[in-house]
Amino acid sequence: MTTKDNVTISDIAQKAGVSASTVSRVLRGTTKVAEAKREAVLGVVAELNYQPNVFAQSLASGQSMAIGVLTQNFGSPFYDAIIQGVVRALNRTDYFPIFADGQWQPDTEIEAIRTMMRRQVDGLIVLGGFLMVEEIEQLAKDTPLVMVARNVTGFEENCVCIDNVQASYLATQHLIEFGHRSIAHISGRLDHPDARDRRQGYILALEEAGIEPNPELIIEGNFRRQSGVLAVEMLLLKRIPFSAIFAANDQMAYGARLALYRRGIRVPEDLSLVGFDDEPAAAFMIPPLTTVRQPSIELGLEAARIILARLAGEATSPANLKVELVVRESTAIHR
Amino acid sequence: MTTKDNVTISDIAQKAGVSASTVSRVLRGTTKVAEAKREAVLGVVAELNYQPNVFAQSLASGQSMAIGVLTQNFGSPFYDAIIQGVVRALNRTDYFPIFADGQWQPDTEIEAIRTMMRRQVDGLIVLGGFLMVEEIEQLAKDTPLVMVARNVTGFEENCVCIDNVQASYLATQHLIEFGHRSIAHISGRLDHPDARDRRQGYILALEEAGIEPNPELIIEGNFRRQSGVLAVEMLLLKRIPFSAIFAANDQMAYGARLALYRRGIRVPEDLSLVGFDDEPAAAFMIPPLTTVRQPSIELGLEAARIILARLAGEATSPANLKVELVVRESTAIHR
DNA sequence: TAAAATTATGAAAGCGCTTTCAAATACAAT
DNA sequence: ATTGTATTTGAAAGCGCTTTCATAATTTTA
Repeated sequence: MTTKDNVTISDIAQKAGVSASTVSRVLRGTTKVAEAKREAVLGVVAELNYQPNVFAQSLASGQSMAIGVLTQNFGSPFYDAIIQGVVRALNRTDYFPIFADGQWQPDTEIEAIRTMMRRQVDGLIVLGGFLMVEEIEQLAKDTPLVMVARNVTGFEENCVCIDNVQASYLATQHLIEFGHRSIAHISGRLDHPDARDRRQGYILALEEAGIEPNPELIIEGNFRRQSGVLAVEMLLLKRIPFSAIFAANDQMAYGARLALYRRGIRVPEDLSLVGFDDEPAAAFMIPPLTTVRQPSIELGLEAARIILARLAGEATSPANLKVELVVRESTAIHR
Repeated sequence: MTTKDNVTISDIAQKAGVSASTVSRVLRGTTKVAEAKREAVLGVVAELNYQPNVFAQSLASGQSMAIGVLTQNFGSPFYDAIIQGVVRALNRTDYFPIFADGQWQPDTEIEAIRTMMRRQVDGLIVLGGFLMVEEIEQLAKDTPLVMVARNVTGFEENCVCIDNVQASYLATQHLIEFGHRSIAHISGRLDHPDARDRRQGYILALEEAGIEPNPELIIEGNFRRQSGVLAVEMLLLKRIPFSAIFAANDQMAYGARLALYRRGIRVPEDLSLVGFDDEPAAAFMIPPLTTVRQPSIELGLEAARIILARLAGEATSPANLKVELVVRESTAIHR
């Protein structure tokens, strides 16, 4: 294991009989160095288990080799999966991710970003969040920035996301194909563009099938499990018959499932339920949840790829990541 | 928002008509500075929106103000909850957490720690993992280290954890009190001490109740959902009757639940199921899962508290965190 | 073989901050 | 007023590295 470093570049230099500059050069590979010296240096480096001081490096070079990743909530399966993707992509790189948690609060988010900027991150990956367009543009001026799971108009080249409208359309269409006509929707927080897009896709599918969307059947949730149970209870209270629910994320679908269980309403026999995200847990819901799969890990990988490209000065556009309906056992043909 | 910093301490000094040293002093509050100069400095700092360069600070002071947090898996609800606790505790501090993911692999873990050490973390919080005692001791020599969710003999003063044996005993006892005599156990990876302790508590409770533990009813899982379904399938294959299952974590309980659902075995009518952890999702299982609550956020808070104390040179011992049985609807009296 | 054109290398100047050291100023005591 | 003590303050020396610049060594060309 590492010992707290105390061996410096000049220790190496001395022991290898070269100058510190040369050591730096062989370590960074910036200039050709005579093979003999090269080997001598490398030898001493290995022998002394030299670990460069990252701060000195960063201070001198002006690069931190750190990528700031702003999540909205450690513990959210969806964001965590994206993070996994980022981590994996950065793994075999010289870059290192540092994380901060915006906690779904604009203030915390700004503060978190500030903290990261203070740590001189070379690039920024922002997962979702509430940053306003001007703030994003301002930030992007200072440092490469890619947004994940959020599409910002005019900033598409740096947004890695899926088509929420289309995904949502897919889910609703599935329900319609199964003969459902009266389909409720539990939306996410409508101050969030994703939530609006998903509602939009739901409405679109309905309209296209010649079904008049009923505003009474749309309940605004907040993307969390508990709001799913509340939503179902409100829906039930209204005494409007419906045979299916489309929840704007899996978490709320779980909540809905629980509320239905409590009322003795069977899924899918009495009511079909569709989620959104396809978190790993969705396949383990009782019954396994039909849902729209977001390629979350891929989103993370892609985000890292883009930012690395920006850092290297290469031009790339985000790949078009496809969503996919995963039909499991929570939906059935409407009798 | 922050602009990439370019305003340095000597800009401040110049504009405020003092020396750089003085600026540093008022910013760090290390020495008394005349009130007039103090205000002048602060004024300019605010005016220019000065952000100290963290690297320069760290290089000069030898402190990084960073706490390394090694998790085993971004996306694991239990570890993520601990992380939340750490984040929250560090939030109003000058310290900043940096994370790495050991991915439940000893090599990755070592590599991750090395990376953090290279970033000169002032302290290390390690969640679970496979670090061996010697490695831990070696590390602890270099930097304050606290282990979370793992108890290392001879290192208790720096271990924040619960009593797994006792917790497990509690869960099993609950089942016994409900009249179950033939209780299966899905353990975690037995190369992990937690898993062994939990199995131990299960056996203890059985023996104390005069029930001979049946090794055939103990299946080794790996803490992941899928291993829960496999375990139930193996159990069923054996054709030994049993009326309850105690899983060593909630994830495996979810898996078990799914396997039972597929076989048409009702929970809790036909079989009682107990988990371990009380992840947020446990309350949303169908039916809501009876489980042992680990105070995960508190574990994180406590870990941060300890490491902060160590950093400040204060002596403290880890608080004794209590587990608690949360009885929900997945367990019933054995008929 | 001498002169010109290339390299490989070391010295030294930072990067932006903290902190020691000593000088300067203020205050107290005689 | 004078000496002594305590406080503020600035100059300067690092922290460990990168990188420019100039020199020394090497190769090429005439």
